[in-house]
Amino acid sequence: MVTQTPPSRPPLIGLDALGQAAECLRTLAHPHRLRIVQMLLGGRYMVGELAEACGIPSHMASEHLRLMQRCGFLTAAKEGRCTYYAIAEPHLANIMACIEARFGGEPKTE
Amino acid sequence: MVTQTPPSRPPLIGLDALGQAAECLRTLAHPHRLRIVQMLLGGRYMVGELAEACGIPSHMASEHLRLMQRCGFLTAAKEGRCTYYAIAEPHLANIMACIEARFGGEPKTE
DNA sequence: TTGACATATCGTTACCTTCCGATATATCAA
DNA sequence: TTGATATATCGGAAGGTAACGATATGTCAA
Repeated sequence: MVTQTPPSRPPLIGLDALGQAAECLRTLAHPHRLRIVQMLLGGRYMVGELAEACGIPSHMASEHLRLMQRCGFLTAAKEGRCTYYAIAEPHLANIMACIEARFGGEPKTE
Repeated sequence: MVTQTPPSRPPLIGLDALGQAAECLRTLAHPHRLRIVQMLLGGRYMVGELAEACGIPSHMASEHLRLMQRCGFLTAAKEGRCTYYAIAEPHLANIMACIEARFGGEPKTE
């Protein structure tokens, strides 16, 4: 009934940039990786701490961390025999805020 | 050197809610589906229009739309032999704003 | 009715991701 | 040195997803 065609048509992002965005979203789209990002937004942690918080063996946490490091999400700093990871992509805070707004409201009643 | 443990530890989302979030992110993590969401944020469109904008056959657009409808992202309204889709999840606008802030700045120079 | 059109669904194939055990590397302590 | 610890990497098995052609359903016009 309503013919749309808004006054100032917002320039859509090119499909190639959307492909990059999709790749980043796929990297983020895993419960353990979301938990890791959520923790790292509060400070830096080493692999074992993140693994324990997710309830997974540390070699799997290491793989998740490597994936996110490749995407430019995280940085790694080796200290002794530990490796500390930290957030490298500031936009992650915004996206996690969106996710928390949508899924973090009620812990049980959904 | 710095012991973190911030003063008011922000309550982390449960792993089950993060699983739901991951599922939604995976649904969104596809270039054609991102394009569809981006278009629908500017108004409602029928399957054929969305398919043409993505450069895909309409039966594939239909499948993408079904996936996003299942997630609660979209609603469908049948009118005659056309089906109009529209945004149902308001948080999509926020997430797309994050994506446009990160990937939509420069169309070519990345 | 027939035929064209718009969407939706089905079945298959190819690929990608996840998970796991095993193993490798590097560091520290004794 | 030896042994324990902390990460990282490799190879394979299992499951999931995307793309495609073929087909089905429903609507409109003549």
